Amino acid sequence: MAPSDEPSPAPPGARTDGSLDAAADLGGRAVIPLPAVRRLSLYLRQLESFVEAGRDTISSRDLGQALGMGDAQIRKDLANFGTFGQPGVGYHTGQLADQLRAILGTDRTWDVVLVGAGNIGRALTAYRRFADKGFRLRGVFDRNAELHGRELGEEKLQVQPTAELGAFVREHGVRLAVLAVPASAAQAAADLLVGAGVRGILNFAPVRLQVPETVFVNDVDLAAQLEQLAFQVNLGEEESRQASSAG
Amino acid sequence: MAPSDEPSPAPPGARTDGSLDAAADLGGRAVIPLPAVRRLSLYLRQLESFVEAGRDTISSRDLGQALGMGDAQIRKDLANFGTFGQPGVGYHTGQLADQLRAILGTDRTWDVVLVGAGNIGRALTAYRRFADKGFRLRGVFDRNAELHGRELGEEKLQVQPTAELGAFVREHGVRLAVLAVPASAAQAAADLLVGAGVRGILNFAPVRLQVPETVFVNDVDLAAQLEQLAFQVNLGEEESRQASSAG
DNA sequence: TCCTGTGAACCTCTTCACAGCC
DNA sequence: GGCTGTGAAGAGGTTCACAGGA
Repeated sequence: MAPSDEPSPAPPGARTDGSLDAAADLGGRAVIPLPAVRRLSLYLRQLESFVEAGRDTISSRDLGQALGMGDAQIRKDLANFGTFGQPGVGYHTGQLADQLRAILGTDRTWDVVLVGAGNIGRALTAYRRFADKGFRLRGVFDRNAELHGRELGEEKLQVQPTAELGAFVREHGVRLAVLAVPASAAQAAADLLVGAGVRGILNFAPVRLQVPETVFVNDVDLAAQLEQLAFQVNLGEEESRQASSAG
Repeated sequence: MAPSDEPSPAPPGARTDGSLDAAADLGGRAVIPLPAVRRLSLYLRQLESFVEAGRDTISSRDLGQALGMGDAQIRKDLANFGTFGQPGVGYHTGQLADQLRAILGTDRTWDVVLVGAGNIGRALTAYRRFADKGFRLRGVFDRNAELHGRELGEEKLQVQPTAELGAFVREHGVRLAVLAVPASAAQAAADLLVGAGVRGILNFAPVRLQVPETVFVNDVDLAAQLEQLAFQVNLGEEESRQASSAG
């Protein structure tokens, strides 16, 4: 017995890296590939740009071309959620955009709290695209007393002490949080958030957060992203070195 | 022949989403799965933390446990690049960290330019982890004249006009860039960068950049990441609603 | 005994190709 | 003719399970 420190290596629905299976209930039970969900945001973005350009309908081929991907991919992805297109016509841009927003849940507004008012945190309070996409920053928290009371962002939110984080989240029923604190403080902050009912965390700290499997974490590691680029550039240059020397 | 607007749908080595094949020359020709490369950064991060904690060796199992993933995954990933471990012992933390840095190319310093000194750009000039990982910010550019001459970051870099971007990149042989400009200005900036010899772009603008296949782009779309979370939280709540009503 | 490296099985996601509809 | 939705084929990546080394 005592299975407490023997967590099953792959609990159902766990997200180790890129393999979360999100069970959906759209007209039955379905399992939606995570990559497909990620691309949904991409499709929505592009559709919005087409709507703005005054375009009324679009085929999966054209949409794919704009995004640098195949048309079958798009149709398959959409098929996970229903049928949206018209044979011979394509998709109605505005309508599909609406439907994607409904699927993603961004057809209504989500309250968000920000933990950490350092460089990145402050930048995010001024980030317009969050608001554009239906996310509303409702509270900013930091443990640094010097920042308390300082007003940030368009809504002039006052930075509050972390001690008040839990109560605030509970009171406002906040379910999404952005975590932009140093690595050493991240897990404690995450525990607070989760304890108060937060269900999704956008995590900028370079740590793997331990959370219950009902809570979702999206990691953003900018340094790692630069590392990826460095690797690829390196590789490309080695290749061309070889090509020119062994040519 | 004016093939300009007919890009082959899947040029070899293209990254439509998650399917870049990076050819490597490590003891022959090899193709390394992109997901494996992404995880390399993760391993390195964790190893550094173990090194700091004074740990000398580590098994793939323990490393996996710390990262919430399977041990076979780690061994397979590493096997793409060589053999690093000792049966019965595991991996030497510091040594493997060094080797991963060498693979990623971050065993030496990379010069980086930043384009766009808005909220995000300014936050990045103060982002310590870039420097920690071997990236050195050498120039900051913005088209907004009001910002020119303003000093940013620890190195007090003066914001320069975008007109000087190309010359600067060429002169210093810069190969990596961070692009943090509005969507409408992103492609033009990318063209400048690519024209001047940049080989990798960390792109914060919500646009699919058109670049030659010798140039690598990593997109960071924070709003999309929040959308993902919203979707998953939504789904989870629908499920529990059903569970409680149909229980 | 503990642990790595690796072929083989397995599985998920992508691409193909076409029936059916506008 | 153009385009969607989808079964089937095909890649690509992950997990298993074990031979072999420390």
